[in-house]
Amino acid sequence: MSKRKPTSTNSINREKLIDFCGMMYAVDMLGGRWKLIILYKLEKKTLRFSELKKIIPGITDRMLTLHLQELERDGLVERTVYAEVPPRVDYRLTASAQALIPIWQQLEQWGVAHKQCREERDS
Amino acid sequence: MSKRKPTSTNSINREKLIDFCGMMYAVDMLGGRWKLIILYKLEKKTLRFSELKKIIPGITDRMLTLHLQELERDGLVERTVYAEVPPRVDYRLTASAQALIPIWQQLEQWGVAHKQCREERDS
DNA sequence: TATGAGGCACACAAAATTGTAAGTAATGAG
DNA sequence: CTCATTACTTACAATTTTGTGTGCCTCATA
Repeated sequence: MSKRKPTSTNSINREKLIDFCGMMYAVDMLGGRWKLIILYKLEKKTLRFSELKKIIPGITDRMLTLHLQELERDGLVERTVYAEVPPRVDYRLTASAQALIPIWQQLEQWGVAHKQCREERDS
Repeated sequence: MSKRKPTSTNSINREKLIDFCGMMYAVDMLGGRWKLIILYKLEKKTLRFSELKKIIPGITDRMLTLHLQELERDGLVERTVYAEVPPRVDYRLTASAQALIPIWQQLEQWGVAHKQCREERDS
């Protein structure tokens, strides 16, 4: 995630593809198993680390940390640290990320609908 | 991709999450580096294997094959084989996949816009 | 003095994804 | 008979992503 060997063919290809079209770029920013969920959860309100952890079943501290760091680096979430003890840190969507709201809403809807189709077909 | 150990924590978590919300399901179907691009390229017309390969820079035979197989299995593309020699096979979007068109269009737009912001900021 | 909370960091391990190189089948052209 | 074509498949290797477990800090509370 944060450690890609920059000399690998993998990375080189990725660079090329990111230039190639906006969607590749978007996929690169939002790809991974947790990012969209994290953003989605932040849609309605600012949340603390521990709150995110609670409402995203299955995510570990490490994954949450890593993804939040990348999201911050990529300008999708804003991190605020309060000088308290025990520490308090919260996360909110940036304007860039807010522009994605309709996208993940549609995706969520599609997911629900398509999942049902599938289940009916498979039964 | 096609080989996940079904007993791994990873898989177990994934199963749970897929039930958890439609978006997780969607991410699982569309995740990976190439799927959205493939679908995107099929948006306007049916394409053959070799045509896809030509217009998706950097993709290898293997990746294209694997992803197309999964997309087919997941009901997103339809595969047609013509009994010719040399073989001809083409791929088209299913109705399910067509429902995603607006989503990837927006994603592409967002990508282009956000990429520009970034480049300006980084310069 | 011991404990706990909150938000991580770090080392290590496992698993998933992606890439590379080679080969297959059928057939028509030369 | 040899070669080119097309859509793959297979074995293997590299890279990336994800998970596990432990530890740190700082102060209020028991």
